[in-house]
Amino acid sequence: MARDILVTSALPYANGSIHLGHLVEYIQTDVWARFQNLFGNRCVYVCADDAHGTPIMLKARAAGIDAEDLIADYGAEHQKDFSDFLIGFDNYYTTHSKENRELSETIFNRLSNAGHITRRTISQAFDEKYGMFLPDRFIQGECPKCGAAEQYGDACEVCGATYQPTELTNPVSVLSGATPVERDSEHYFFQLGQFEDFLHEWTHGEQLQEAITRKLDEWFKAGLKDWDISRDAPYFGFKIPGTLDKYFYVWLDAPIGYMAAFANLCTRRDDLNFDDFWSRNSEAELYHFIGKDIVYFHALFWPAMLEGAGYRTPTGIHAHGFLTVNGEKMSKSRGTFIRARTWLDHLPAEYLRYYFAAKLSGRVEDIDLNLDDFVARINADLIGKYINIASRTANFISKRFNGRLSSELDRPELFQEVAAAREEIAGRFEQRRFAQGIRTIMALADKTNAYVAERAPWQIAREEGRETELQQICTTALNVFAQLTTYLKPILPDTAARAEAFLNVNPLDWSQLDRPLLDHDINQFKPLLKRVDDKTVERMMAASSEDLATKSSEPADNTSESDGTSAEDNTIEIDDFTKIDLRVARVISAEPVEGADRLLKLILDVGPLGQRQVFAGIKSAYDPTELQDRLVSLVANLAPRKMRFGVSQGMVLAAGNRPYLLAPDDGAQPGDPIK
RNA sequence: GGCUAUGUAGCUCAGGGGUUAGAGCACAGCAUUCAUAAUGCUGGUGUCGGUGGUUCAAUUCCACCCAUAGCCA
Repeated sequence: MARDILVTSALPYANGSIHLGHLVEYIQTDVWARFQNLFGNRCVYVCADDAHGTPIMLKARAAGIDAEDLIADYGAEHQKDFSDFLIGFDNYYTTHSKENRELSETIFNRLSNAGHITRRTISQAFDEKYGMFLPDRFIQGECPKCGAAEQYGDACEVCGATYQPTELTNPVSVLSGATPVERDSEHYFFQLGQFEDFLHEWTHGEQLQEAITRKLDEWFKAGLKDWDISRDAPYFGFKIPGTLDKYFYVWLDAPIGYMAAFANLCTRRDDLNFDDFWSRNSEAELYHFIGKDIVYFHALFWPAMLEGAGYRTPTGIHAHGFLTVNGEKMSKSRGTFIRARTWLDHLPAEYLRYYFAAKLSGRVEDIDLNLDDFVARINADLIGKYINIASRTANFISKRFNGRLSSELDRPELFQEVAAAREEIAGRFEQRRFAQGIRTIMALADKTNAYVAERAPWQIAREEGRETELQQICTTALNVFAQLTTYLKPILPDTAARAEAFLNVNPLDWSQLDRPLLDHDINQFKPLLKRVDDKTVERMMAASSEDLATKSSEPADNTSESDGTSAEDNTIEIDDFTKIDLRVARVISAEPVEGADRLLKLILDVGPLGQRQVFAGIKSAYDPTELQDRLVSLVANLAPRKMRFGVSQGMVLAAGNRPYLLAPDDGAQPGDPIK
């Protein structure tokens, strides 16, 4: 009995490019969906751009364009990247759609009518210059626990403390630099606690990986709190019905985007019916593939929303870990932040698909893209083992038998053994243990190469009267090649298509794994895949670094409210540091600047670099006369900056808010480099 | 800080209270020359993150610690 299955991947945020971290998820969802279809089930795969929220609104505003245009541009870019990575969505939509608006309103109204929504006035940080409430990430200040500077409004990256933005010391708006004020506003809340019994049972069922269930127990222990689902204007999103200036929080309509993408697909596909998949009594299966960071949205809020609104709940939530590159978190400064497009400019999509599949275990753990391992693995597994089976036997069939396979196999046991592995491989693919499945497939490829070596067709080819034997050996090997191609087809769909053309067969699927190709004409073999070399990978990495160097001038923040990946840290390499030419300088003269409250005009002696005029914002802390002859630290290669009072040719270093000048110890000479 | 996960050969990973802890790659030797220098055979490699505990027996179970990652609505 064929199963009806709907799968989704988390929606990428429409304010940044797709990178390899995103692809861990899309690739594994796609491989799983393709496997299901090959196996004989009906699996539909939908996704969409997550197009709402403050970051998108502000990014559009900064670019001077409409949010609609911004999300259209990113939507097009995302679709191109996914398509080139062979991600076979049945529909790729957007949350900024008619269907999503209608479904969001329906769900909200049903929840509201059932008494699951409440209203409450809360006090929040407000930017008076910008005229808007500030999300936590748009407020910076000093950590109330450890005092670290420039921390965001939700948590301290230095000491790890979490707090409310109102607790920050000296908070400022990232948008305007103004000090936020507190302002009251009425918000809408989804009363999650009303679903406690339902959720407790749901999260302890088979829907979730055990580690996820254990993680969620924490939330139950702490008690389920109400979830704030509204945001005040200005906001890019859907207006809440019956209000003038309240919008659904982006995380409310994002998962509903799964439904909307499917609803939209149903308008174009006669064989699909929305209610068959989403009504409470649906017999179809529904799976969401997500990153481990967004588990609670999908395993708490989402099932509760569906339950409360009278829809079915997911059959399973498939959570995965993050991607590291060469053992480290993806990092822009290390050049390991690789965009999907950069990869495609240098390397085949299928190689990344294979490598990720070869490492995915179905558990919630991070996977590492080790580039040396990547090169070894692609060349050894795909070219050395798999493709080699066809490559080493096809020519005999073409040259000696005019492309015709024999009517019998030389070793039917081998063919049977490979066919018999299909249950094991299917079982592992079903459980998303792609790494284990691939191990099994490659073990079969090893066995087949050993078989070819044992029978040594190249020797038999030299002996007269053994033609049939030769033909049967090569036919056996090529039949196993066809079977292995079927097994790898969810991962390597393009290669499989080329192999099918070579084998001169209709699209392979799971059902014919035990039916050998006999008395059949095949085409001339041509290399199906190319070896990778280190230099290509190095070029790709170099391009990643350059890519970022040219992009870094624009705000690269796509760690949005619902971005399913983590990428950036702020570590720099020694090279980054040495770009800064730090020098010891001696103050020749210092004087106040007329018309400037905070500036002093310094004339500095920088030894061999001559004299520099620098305007420094230190008037509040230093009397000009006491600065004379002092040694200070200077950023000597800072681009000169024209100010109202003259040109500033560098920057002196100072610490803290007071501020305190950084001074070299006695003995340092003007012009000495600081290292 | 709390919680959840991860830590096994040079690399990437599997395994799991009980013979001598495994695979692929890498490395070495031999064979082979059909094949994209691909393939086959043989071989060495490990304080199973650390410290304690339970046990006849711990890499496996427990506690604590360290490192890494995520989450804290």
